[in-house]
Amino acid sequence: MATQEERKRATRRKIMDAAGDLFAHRGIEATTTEALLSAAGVSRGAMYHHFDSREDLVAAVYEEEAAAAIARAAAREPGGLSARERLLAGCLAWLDEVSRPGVARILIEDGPAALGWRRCRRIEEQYSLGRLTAALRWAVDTGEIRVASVELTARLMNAVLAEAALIVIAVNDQAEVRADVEATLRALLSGLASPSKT
Amino acid sequence: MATQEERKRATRRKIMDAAGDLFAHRGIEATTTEALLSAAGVSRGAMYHHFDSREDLVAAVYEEEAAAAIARAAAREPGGLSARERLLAGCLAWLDEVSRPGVARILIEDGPAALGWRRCRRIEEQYSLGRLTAALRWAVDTGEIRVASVELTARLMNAVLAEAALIVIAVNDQAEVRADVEATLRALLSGLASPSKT
DNA sequence: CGGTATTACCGACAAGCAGTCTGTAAAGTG
DNA sequence: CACTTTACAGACTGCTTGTCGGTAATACCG
Repeated sequence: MATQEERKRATRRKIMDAAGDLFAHRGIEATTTEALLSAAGVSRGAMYHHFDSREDLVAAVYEEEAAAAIARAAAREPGGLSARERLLAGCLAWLDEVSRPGVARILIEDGPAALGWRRCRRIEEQYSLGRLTAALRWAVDTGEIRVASVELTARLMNAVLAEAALIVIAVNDQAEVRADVEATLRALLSGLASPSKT
Repeated sequence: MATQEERKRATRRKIMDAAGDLFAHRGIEATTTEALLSAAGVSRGAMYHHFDSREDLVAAVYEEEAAAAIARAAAREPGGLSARERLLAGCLAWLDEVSRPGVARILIEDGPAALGWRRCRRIEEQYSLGRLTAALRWAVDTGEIRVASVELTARLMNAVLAEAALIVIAVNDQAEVRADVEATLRALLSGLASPSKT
């Protein structure tokens, strides 16, 4: 047979994959461990050997999804813009990634409900919120925008993007809303512009 | 004994009061129906006679809390300002009301997690979100601000206020953060100002 | 290579929980 | 005063998460 390391990774992967799939399609809350175990083809004992609790498994899936989304968004960001344009582009790229129903369900709808917003934020800090904070700080450092607090502004913008994603996925004509969101984000951001450099 | 109507209202009140108290202090998720029943001094049968499910009870408490918060906020709004200043003042008044730990826990932290954001939004539409939309529309009608979509902007601002409340209650020096939030809101709103009337 | 330790996994079981269901008693109705 | 309707009571059920003693496979060691 395989080494312990390989067995471990394979089993963990089976659990995470089945969980990611069920969470995205049926919702996190609605997915019982029982359903998950039979979907993954894994025993209850195996699951609790890999994860201390159901919540820890949810957190692991959440984190993986967050990392994947930010990676995809980062891969499409254009270069050679002003810091402010880059900030906006980054926000929109993330919004588009997270506007897919399965992703939104895990990262925005069910995730925070299942894990609590504190735990989600701790995870997000390393991903979307972290990138957003960095982009914002960069724009502040170049003098293009001025804010009372970078951390505060980043969290407020993050909240806006999450809400925007919920709106986009809930609506029929996504393109129209998407355009309105972009216009609104642009307007709001213009309010942060430094007086000298509008 | 009393009339049926009186008995009914009294029992319902006992349940709602106990629920509101436990939800605010221990959290919604952490409050079992068992604990609730003994705190309210009411039988399981009585509770399920008044509410179809635990979730319905949560929704009732949520709605009552939302109505109370918006009423308190509305009572302190100053008059005689421009529509834009009034919009900002309304936002801050609501933020202050909702920045009390018990209120925030029910309306922002645990409520949406327990009820799902869709159901919460449906309730909020009649309260905070409704007022915010109206204030925003008024500012648009007077020509002081311009937005791509009133509904969209209202929901994004609502999300900002909710996140701001979470930040305020989580921090030690609330006054400082509160001031930063006000400054940031003012800046963001200035981005919505009509070009003609800055 | 034989024995022991460690690790991955198994699955029956326990305990807590929301919700149900059969009663009962009090108030309303004609 | 019969009868209905309504408010409430509480034992019970089924589902769900997490546990725990046990097993089998790999890793380590002399």
